[in-house]
Amino acid sequence: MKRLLEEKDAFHDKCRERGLKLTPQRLAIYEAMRYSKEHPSIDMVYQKIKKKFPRISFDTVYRTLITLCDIGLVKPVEGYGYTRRFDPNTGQHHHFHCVKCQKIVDFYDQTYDRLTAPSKIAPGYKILSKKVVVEGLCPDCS
Amino acid sequence: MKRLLEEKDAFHDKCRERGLKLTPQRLAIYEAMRYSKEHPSIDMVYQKIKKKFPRISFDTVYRTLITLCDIGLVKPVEGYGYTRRFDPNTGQHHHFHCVKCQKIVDFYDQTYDRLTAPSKIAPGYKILSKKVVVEGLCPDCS
DNA sequence: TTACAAATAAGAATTATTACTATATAGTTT
DNA sequence: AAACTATATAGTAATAATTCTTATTTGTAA
Ligand SMILES: [Mn+2]
Ligand SMILES: [Mn+2]
Ligand SMILES: [Zn+2]
Ligand SMILES: [Zn+2]
Repeated sequence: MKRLLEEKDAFHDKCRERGLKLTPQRLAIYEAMRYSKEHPSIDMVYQKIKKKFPRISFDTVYRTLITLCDIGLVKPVEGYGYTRRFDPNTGQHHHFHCVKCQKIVDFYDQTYDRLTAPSKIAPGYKILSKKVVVEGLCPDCS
Repeated sequence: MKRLLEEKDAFHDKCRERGLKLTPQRLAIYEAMRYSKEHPSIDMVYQKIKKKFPRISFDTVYRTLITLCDIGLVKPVEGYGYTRRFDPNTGQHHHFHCVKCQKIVDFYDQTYDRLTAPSKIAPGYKILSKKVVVEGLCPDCS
């Protein structure tokens, strides 16, 4: 109980600090995310919130999740949300992705090639690929 | 000239080997990909091909790119083509992605945390994030 | 309490992906 | 060379994901 109140206050403060209004929708979306372990999509959050706020709009969930990213309370899962791309280079290499112009640039790095399976992945998981995702700005965009 | 002929033959052989017909559309799509460095999306390939084959359908490009992946001549760029997901865990960690049920599982690995910037990325690139994404099958799916 | 900038709901528009089906054709058989 | 047939294609529709528009409501500061 006490924790929930403190948390609400912390969220309140964070919003004030950024000049954002503390709306019931925002609080509900933040709380739906807060202890979530499932890395939900926009629609997953929308479906969940709708149970308590039947009139909430998808767009509000959409905008609010982006707002929460902007203020650093949640993060977009890296490597998701981009359209499918194809590569004729089937050899071992890695990619740099420019988050502004969406350019994908090949690079070669032996350290990355040699990465071993993560030690903390529990048995039972079958690993098919292992990839370093490097995101940032290309020279044209920075 | 000689190279182009050999290449066409190599593609021809690969198709025969897999029982696939060598259609002009397939060849055009393969050739559009072959020396491409831009990691094109389906639509980028479609727009390019349309200049030579004004009547080609988007669906043909779509299916053919998947076919080329199946026979190993191109690869989908890993980590693209999934819907956007969000994460309340803003600390340093990594993700396992189940390619079957789309579950995303956190894991922690100091070796991965310590990865340095790729040495082969030219100066001028501004790196914003660097993260290892492991894909495979979770215990429920394997 | 009032004023007003910011946020919301509702729905439309846009873009991305996948599915369907009648027709055409590559590769084979005659 | 002509006929056959399984596969591939064009054209289009359906579905899913993302982003935008607008009228209305609401949180906050004065
Ligand atoms: Mn590449
Ligand atoms: Mn996570
Ligand atoms: Zn760029
Ligand atoms: Zn799974």
